[in-house]
Amino acid sequence: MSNISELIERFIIGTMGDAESVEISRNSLAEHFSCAPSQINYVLDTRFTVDKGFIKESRRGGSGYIKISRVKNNDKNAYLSSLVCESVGDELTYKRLTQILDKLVSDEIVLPNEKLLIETALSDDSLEMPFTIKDKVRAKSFKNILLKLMIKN
Amino acid sequence: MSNISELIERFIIGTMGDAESVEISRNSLAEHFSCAPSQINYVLDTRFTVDKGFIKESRRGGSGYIKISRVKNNDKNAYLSSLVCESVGDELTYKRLTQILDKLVSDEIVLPNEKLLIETALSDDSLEMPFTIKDKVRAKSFKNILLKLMIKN
DNA sequence: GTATGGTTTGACCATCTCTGACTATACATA
DNA sequence: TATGTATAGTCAGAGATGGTCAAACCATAC
Repeated sequence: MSNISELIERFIIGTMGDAESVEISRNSLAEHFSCAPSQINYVLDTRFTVDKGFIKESRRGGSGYIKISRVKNNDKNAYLSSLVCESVGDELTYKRLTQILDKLVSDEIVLPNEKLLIETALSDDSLEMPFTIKDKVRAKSFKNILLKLMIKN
Repeated sequence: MSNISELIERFIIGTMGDAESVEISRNSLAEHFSCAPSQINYVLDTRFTVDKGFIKESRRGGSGYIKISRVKNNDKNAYLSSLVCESVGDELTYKRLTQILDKLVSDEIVLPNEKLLIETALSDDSLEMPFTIKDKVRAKSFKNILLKLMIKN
């Protein structure tokens, strides 16, 4: 099977090589593969996800770009990675969040101050919305934070 | 990534160095970068904002000028308080959030790592919901964070 | 051959940059 | 004081990106 999406995926990974990040131009890539620009978004959304260890940033307008970063492979990241997949999942209650953060602080991966700020940002009070959505948003957000912690080293 | 606006921004910051203020001539700068004079205004409006800690003064006519100064804040809590009321308000875009955080970092109220985490927690990607709600949630959450920062001392 | 789910596309949206026409103000000088 | 010159300011619009979403398309399992 070699649909365009896989080709684009391989191309991006190839371009990335051993680097930690790569910058692409959505339109150029689309032109290179003779596909709709939104196809690039599809590939990014389905293959370069947080769960797979990727973080994306982008900017529109003149000289806009899409930057894709990934995490390195080391023990600490493997640990954080397992948290992303197993402990956090698709929903995360506030209580569970604080438990995980306590562990991260005692492991000296997160500073007490940072823990405070994360807890505040993702508290029930901060996330003003229905309960189920809250847990989903908290999960997504916290997974992004864990990813960021992985990239930081 | 090297549009004129960024070059001009860097040029001004470079010219400023460690000084508290710098004076430029709109027309000369425009000529130096071979762009429309109004481009200078665009750069000033988008990059040298109050949220980023800059204040501008200017004068038209013969030997006119534009003076750009950095603001210093002495009373930390008063400053944070004004942020809560004036800069954040009921809705907060991601871009505005990063601008405020940049200022807080340069004022050494927030550490670079903390900025990263807050940005990540409150990114559009983390907050998976319709746009207007996003900005509302981000505002509420960030105001909570600012309050926490006030209490911390 | 039908159902299911991943893939692809296109129409429309959001955002950032850049320009030019027009406006406002300060100064110099007649 | 009146007028011309030298500035800077404003704003609408064009151009250049990337984002979203729903519908069409297609491959596979049953």
